[in-house]
Amino acid sequence: MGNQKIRLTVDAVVFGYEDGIISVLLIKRKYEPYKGKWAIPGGFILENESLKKAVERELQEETGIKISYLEQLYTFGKPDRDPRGRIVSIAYFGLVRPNVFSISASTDAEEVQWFNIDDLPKLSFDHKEILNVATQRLRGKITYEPIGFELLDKKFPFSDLEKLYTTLLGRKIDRRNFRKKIISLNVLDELEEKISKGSGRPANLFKFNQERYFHLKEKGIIFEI
Amino acid sequence: MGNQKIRLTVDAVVFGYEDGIISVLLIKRKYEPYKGKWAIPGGFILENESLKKAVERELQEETGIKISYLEQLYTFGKPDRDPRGRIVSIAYFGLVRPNVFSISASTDAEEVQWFNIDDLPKLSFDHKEILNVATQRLRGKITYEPIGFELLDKKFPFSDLEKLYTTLLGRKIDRRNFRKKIISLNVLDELEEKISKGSGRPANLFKFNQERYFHLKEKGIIFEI
DNA sequence: TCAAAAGTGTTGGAGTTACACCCATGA
DNA sequence: TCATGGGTGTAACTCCAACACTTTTGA
Repeated sequence: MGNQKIRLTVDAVVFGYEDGIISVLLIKRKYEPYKGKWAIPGGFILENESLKKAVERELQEETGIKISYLEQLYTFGKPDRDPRGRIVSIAYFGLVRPNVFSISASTDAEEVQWFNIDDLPKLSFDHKEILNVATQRLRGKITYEPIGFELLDKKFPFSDLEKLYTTLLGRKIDRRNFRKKIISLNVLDELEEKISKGSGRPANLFKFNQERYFHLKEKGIIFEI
Repeated sequence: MGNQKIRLTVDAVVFGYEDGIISVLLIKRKYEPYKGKWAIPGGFILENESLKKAVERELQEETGIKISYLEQLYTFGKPDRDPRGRIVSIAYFGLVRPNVFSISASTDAEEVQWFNIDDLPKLSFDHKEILNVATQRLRGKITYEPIGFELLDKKFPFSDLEKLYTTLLGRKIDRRNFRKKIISLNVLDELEEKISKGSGRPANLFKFNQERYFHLKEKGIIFEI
């Protein structure tokens, strides 16, 4: 009892968003099994590090990315999910802002790349299933907590937030009603600055008010768009 | 790499409900560490069983209970959470109906007992924290999915459901409005039978319509009481 | 001056809350 | 007949959805 040969890994599904496209961060595996195939970044947990630390370290080693939000997703443990033996994986869910999209393969990965979630390559292990759970979570999250802070740039025009929701929900939303609802949450600060995107009327920039944003998140919120 | 000395356990927080009281199932530990102390049931995962199977087996071995609902809760992995070394635990969340309250300590437990969640003994390991997460989940669940099927008897008077919600929410709810809302969900079938609880007008019995209940659960629902 | 994106209010309807009295039974 | 819990309807209000034109800029 307790003399197991089970090993433990962490994996991280990291989402990024820019210009109406949601992307996932994948690596091309450097070693067997599934050498040369695409996979979610992750790896074995060291004996004295916490789970979250393990994820952060693996992400750093494999992709060089700096994450702005990380939460535990689900633990996958089917006995045959890994050809190397019994390996249980604790999957995490991460979000990054576009300005930290800069990535670079390193130690354990041959290549790192952002993939549009609607155009993914075949994945290793049971990573397709993990990604499905993560995608569901992402879509689910926006209906019960404000999201955006972790995915958008620090300063952004309102239309970026609107486009993010449109993309995640997969349908059009009414601009006026959406703005009213978001404004009423009282988590945005309107800045003096404007931004011009080539053509059209320049947009005011907003930023999230950290304090009120996290307060709202903690309190929990249910809002339908 | 991958030559770990990390071991894996499962733990289960099992809730029961009867007569306005929410209880948790605890065991008194038979062996060190924390011998003679109360703890959440659980134990080591065998090498060829799935996580869920492991939980079910441990619950059977330690408490003899038959569970009516079981879902994964969260994985706890702080390096120092167990004095025996690095042990990561995958916690599950379970619900049982009152008529299966019959429990019996066996192999690994010296004693099994239901505890009112408002009157708990000191717990072993980080089980207090696990229980907190589970309690939060329990309370959270009732606002975004119908619950009750897994906690109430197969046939029950409407007042039982009402009392369950009152208890979980920790506040009074309007009887008429509550009934209207639940009825409008269309998951209850009214039976011909009545039940008399000693004094007062006898109540009609209801049962959940399995099909519509699970359909609603899958679809996801947000309803405020 | 035209094209492109940003910004802005009002109204009708649906759904929710608030609220109090009668009913059926056992003692 | 009284005490106990069960069962029911309506009116006011709040919140949400639907809907289209004006403003500001760059080309």
